[in-house]
Amino acid sequence: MEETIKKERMTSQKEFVLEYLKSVKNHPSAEIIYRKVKKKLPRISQATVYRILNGFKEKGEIQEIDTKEAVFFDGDISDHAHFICDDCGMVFDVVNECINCGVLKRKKTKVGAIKHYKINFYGTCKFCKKGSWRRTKQ
Amino acid sequence: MEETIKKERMTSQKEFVLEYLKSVKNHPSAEIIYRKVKKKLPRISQATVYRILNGFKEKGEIQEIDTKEAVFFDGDISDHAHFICDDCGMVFDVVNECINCGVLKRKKTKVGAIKHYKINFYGTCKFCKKGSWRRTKQ
DNA sequence: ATCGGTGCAAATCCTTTGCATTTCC
DNA sequence: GGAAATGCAAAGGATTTGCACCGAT
Repeated sequence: MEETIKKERMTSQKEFVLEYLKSVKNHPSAEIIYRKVKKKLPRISQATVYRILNGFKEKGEIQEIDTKEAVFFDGDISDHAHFICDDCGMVFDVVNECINCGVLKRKKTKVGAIKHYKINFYGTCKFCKKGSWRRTKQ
Repeated sequence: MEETIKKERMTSQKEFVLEYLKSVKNHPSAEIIYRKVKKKLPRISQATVYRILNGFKEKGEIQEIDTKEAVFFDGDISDHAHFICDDCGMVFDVVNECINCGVLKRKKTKVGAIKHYKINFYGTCKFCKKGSWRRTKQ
């Protein structure tokens, strides 16, 4: 019934994926991460990238941003919110002004204690508004 | 270049889907909605349910809750947050105490104006904590 | 040498799409 | 009657999984 103890190993694949995620300021998808890391490690497979991302996510070293359009990853786990553009789908970091809300300071709700949370704002980003780089979908 | 004007029609399928979603207090998945509505309309197909849900979502009459585990729907579009249990995956409504945050009152960020937003809290729900109905996954 | 991690390909799962048919206005 | 919506089945896309091999400790 109990899980067997397993010591994790470090590999160049994990190293590069984490290094890449921690270095970029944007929010790449698994596909993008795969392509980037593949340049350094040509033999890496998508399955490995997915496995690595899930591993780091479970350990809380990276976070996932679930959009209906796509799933993105963020190597920045500091306290911040995201603004997701309804038009181009781009994800932007936003200062989390809600840190001082009662719930978030208390870290608890009637249903249970808050271990982590996600705050996503939606709307048209300033770039799409200007029509400057509309990646238009329809 | 311009979209042609099309007048939407009401159908029993749409009626039942919306009626169901507005009546339940929980957050069913497309699959659950399909099964429920199928009891009243045995010939309805999943594709129709998906089309209807997407339609209502685009019109803002219902909202979607994106979890990594699954996608859920919520017929309640009033201002509230969600607590998603890391253990059982269940989604609970939570009073949105963040309404008074600067950003949410201003409805704008440096990146763009906020049209809508989603606040999800994660943790172990009180039921799983008690071990009362753990739907345990692993 | 061991057993965790990887690569590959196949399998899964969820959602969307094409098209003929039905049905609402 | 004609456009819109539906049902069905097939397609699609993203992620996971099984398994033999590789390689970190």
